[in-house]
Amino acid sequence: MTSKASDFIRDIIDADLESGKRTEVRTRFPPEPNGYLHIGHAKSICLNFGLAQQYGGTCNLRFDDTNPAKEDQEYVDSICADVRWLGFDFGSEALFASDYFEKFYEIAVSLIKRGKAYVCSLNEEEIRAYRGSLKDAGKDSPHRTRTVDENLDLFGRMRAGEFEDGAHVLRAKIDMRASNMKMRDPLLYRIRHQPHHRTGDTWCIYPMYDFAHPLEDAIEGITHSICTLEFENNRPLYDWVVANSGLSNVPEQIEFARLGLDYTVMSKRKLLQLVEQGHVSGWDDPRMLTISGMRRRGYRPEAIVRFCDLIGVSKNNSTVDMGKLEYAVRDDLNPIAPRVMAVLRPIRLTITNYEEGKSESLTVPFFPPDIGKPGEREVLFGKNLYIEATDFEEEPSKGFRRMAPGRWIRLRYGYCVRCDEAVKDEAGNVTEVRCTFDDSTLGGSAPEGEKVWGIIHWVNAADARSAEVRIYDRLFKSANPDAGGNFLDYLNVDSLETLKAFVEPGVLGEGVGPRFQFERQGYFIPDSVDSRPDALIFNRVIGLKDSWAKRDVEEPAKPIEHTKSARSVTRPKSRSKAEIRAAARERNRKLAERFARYQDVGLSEGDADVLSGSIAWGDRLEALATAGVSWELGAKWLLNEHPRDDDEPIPFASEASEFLAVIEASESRISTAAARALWTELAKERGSAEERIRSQGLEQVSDDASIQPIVDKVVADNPGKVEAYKGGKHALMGFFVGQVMRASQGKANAEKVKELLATALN
RNA sequence: UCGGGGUUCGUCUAAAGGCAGGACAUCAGUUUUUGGUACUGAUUAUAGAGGUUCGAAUCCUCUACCCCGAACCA
Repeated sequence: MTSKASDFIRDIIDADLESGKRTEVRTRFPPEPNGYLHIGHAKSICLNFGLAQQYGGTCNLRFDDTNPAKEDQEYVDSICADVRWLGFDFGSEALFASDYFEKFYEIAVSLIKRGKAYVCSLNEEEIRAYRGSLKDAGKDSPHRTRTVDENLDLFGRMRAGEFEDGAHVLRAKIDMRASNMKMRDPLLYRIRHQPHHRTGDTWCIYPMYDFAHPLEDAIEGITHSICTLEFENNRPLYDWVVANSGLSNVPEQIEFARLGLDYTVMSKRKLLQLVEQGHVSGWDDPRMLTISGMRRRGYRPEAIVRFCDLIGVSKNNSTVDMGKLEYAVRDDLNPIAPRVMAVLRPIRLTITNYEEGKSESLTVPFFPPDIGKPGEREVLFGKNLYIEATDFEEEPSKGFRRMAPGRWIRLRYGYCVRCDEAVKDEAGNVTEVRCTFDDSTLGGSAPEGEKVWGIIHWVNAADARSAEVRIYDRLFKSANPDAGGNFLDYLNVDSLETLKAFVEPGVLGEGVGPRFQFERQGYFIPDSVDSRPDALIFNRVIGLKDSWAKRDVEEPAKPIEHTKSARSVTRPKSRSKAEIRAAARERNRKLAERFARYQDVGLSEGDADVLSGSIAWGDRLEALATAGVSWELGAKWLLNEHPRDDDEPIPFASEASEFLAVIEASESRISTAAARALWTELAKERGSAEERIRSQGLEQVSDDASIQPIVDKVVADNPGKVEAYKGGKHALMGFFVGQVMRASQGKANAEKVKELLATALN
């Protein structure tokens, strides 16, 4: 069940394990019980529980129940059931943030005592106003300077219920001028006189997510706290809370991209709206991509897990093709669903030359040979059958390989019949086809000298069971219903089609099902809510791929239109780096002077711009120049190689100038790669370049005698590649060079290697 | 005083600075008593412009575009 594929999160974990930063992996899936789980949660569940399985760790199911106003036991129950149904084990029971409320409170008190939190009595609008905006710094709350005793007293009374909702809040004392607004004295506790679904009336103050979540993770010994991208801004606060909590475990928050799927909506709010406004029959409507909806629709958990496997994990903002989900579902069902016949849009087929009242029992397999599974059932064949209306065309269109007047076709597993005549109702619809059969064709042979146009399925009228069949289509017509305007405008009004069908009695057999493939149509399952033995109702799980039906229906897949969110339209545009540098020069005459001077000494305007854009960059260059390095050389190395996080420009100059002298003295002394690595190393650790080249054996080897054997070996080891190269795939030169470089531990002179390789390969 | 992320085939996702690979979708073909499955093949991508390098999707610079952040929601 666990994927072998890696992703950036697994890379981080591998590194953590390798470096000894972690010795185990503990994750958690932390839903708020305020809605039903959907396919997007499934991705997170598969990730978190999958990680635990893969690394032999644990994964907690923990409810983030810190907001009593929105939460409910109904959701807790459904979430637990859904996680279990997906096949993941969270131990004997789920955990709850509300179980830690007392601990949270203690930590809050401790924060107050250490002057790291205070009670703020501004009202909601005032708090917002004091917080500033994206472009403007906030300002300190007037209550920020309250004494510890005062804060303790107020906070105690908040808990005791002395105040109305909204009268006070507890805030962390961080920095109202932080450019990350999450750090502008975030709220930790608010007053809510509201019973909680688990703690009842015990509390009237509740912790905020940003306070509670990191503490929950720390308390539970979580190592990797995986959440979605929109929490990236919260990470510094997460780290602050953990660091100031006094808790010893320090979990690491890692963010990945939430799942986006075309032709659907994923937000809980919109899902709730669909349910409440009756656009669907409930959270478990088979058209909903909730876990419960997919379960009722007939998806198996295996298919969902497989899908999550297929889509991978990354930080890219992405929208997955619905076809991928459909593929996963079909691929899961194909090998396990027994085949039966059902006619969804029936018309009569009468075999005029078949004896009245006669019937033959045919033994037919549940699975086609390629599936290779045992099992068979009896199917009755008779004079009066039903076939699919869509399997007959009076005037067959081009490429139509089914029944038409005068054509022979085979009734699946039965005889071949020729259509003689179509009977229509007053409206002109074909209601019956009258045929002649050939009694020599049962085993598989064609009628003497005739072409058999195709094979169609059928059911015997005498013992057919009628059933309602529900055909589901995607809920939205638009690939991106979130695009703009009201998502409900994009609802697909034809997403549910109800059919009166006939199915063969085989579906009632013991020990088969519940999922079937109705041959040539799709996978079906009795509806778990509405179907009864005497009134069968089938859901279509998913249709078969149908390259005939889609020949002209399918609209050309148009790319998803991404429209800007309302927020991003109004979001202020920030200055570019270039603008910031220009502004810096305007403020600082010294920088302006450098900009002009650097261009005078021959640097390009672009290089001069960057190097005069901040004090640190210019100082580095000046120091290098003072140490005797040419402006151009200094600029080149500084710009291309210098670590961006270095904030000590001056002391590096002597190392750098020595380094540059050494490598300039003999161009082929060390390889470019080694030189680059060495520069970075010196920038960080200082030291003599000459000494390091010696001690680390970085000297480049350029003599044929040393390189030729390696070249020969690489060529000999890769005969296939050599052939491909000789065949014209010259891109493989990179592969060969890479191999030789690796074999020589990066010390071979690459130009030399290329030369020798070229000779060897031609 | 704005800050933080992101951009590789139509879609999703890989590639120690060294073969741009896989999956889905699409299109062909083979097999098939399912217009299914399976198999084979094909098409198609490094946002743009500069720079560093023997060699850049990967490092540097600039530009463009997308997403997130100003709930007493999570």
